[in-house]
Amino acid sequence: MGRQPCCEKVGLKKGPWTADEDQKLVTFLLSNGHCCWRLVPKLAGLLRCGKSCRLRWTNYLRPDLKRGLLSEEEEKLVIDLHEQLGNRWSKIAARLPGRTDNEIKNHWNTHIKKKLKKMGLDPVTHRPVMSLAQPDPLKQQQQQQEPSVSGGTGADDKEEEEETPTSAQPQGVACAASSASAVSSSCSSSASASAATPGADVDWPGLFEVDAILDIDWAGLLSACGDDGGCSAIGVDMLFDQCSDVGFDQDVWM
DNA sequence: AACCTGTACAACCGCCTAGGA
DNA sequence: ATCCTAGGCGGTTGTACAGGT
Repeated sequence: MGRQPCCEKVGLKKGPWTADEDQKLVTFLLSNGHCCWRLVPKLAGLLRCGKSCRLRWTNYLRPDLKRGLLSEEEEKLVIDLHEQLGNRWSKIAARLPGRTDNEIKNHWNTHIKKKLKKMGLDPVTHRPVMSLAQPDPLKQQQQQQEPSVSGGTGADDKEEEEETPTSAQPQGVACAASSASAVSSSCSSSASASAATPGADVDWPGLFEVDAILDIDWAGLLSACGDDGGCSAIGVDMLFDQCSDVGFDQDVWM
């Protein structure tokens, strides 16, 4: 039996994205938006799975993304939100404009966890670690029985041995910090730290605001595409024609 | 200079959920 | 009410790079 793959994986490319692929995806999405991720790779002329395209876009190519390390304020906010929400990275990311769940998750695992440990705090419970003293069994039991702030979804299952959010916090970070991140959607990604992959070195044209990403002519594209794999017949040139409608300059990418 | 180890982060995988047929 | 599909989420893995020996 087994699950059906999200898309037919035969002949699909995996691994790091090339600058060329990034360009194709960005060009396509900026001019057409995304109606259905499964069709995006076909229409954009990419040998990728739709899921992969979505991930690449949301985690890396979106023009409203901030790049670079999290600021101190953002970090504090993440810690605070993690205390309240647990490993609900998407919820946490929603409170930090321009940041992605993946980015925050990575930052948490590589930086914040260590920082908290250095501070003598358990990164899971946010409580001081009592490594020397024997934990009081009674207290432990009480802690485990404390109601979890975050409902009872999958994340909690795993965290039952590691997470018991409480309100007693050493860092005393105020949620008000979130106001510091009232970033407009026109936040330029090029203004922030340079990115690791080639595609991110691209300077975004000024018009790139998230709101500008509209479904410009999906009906047309879809009808041109038909039901089957004929989608790949749509050339990039056609897409660039679409792009010019929204003021997108092909030369930026070529 | 070459090799080894640790770190950071991009990308993938599998599961869950919402929404439509 | 049930099934199916697409999108979304969180955990994990893979890989490139930096620093140390």
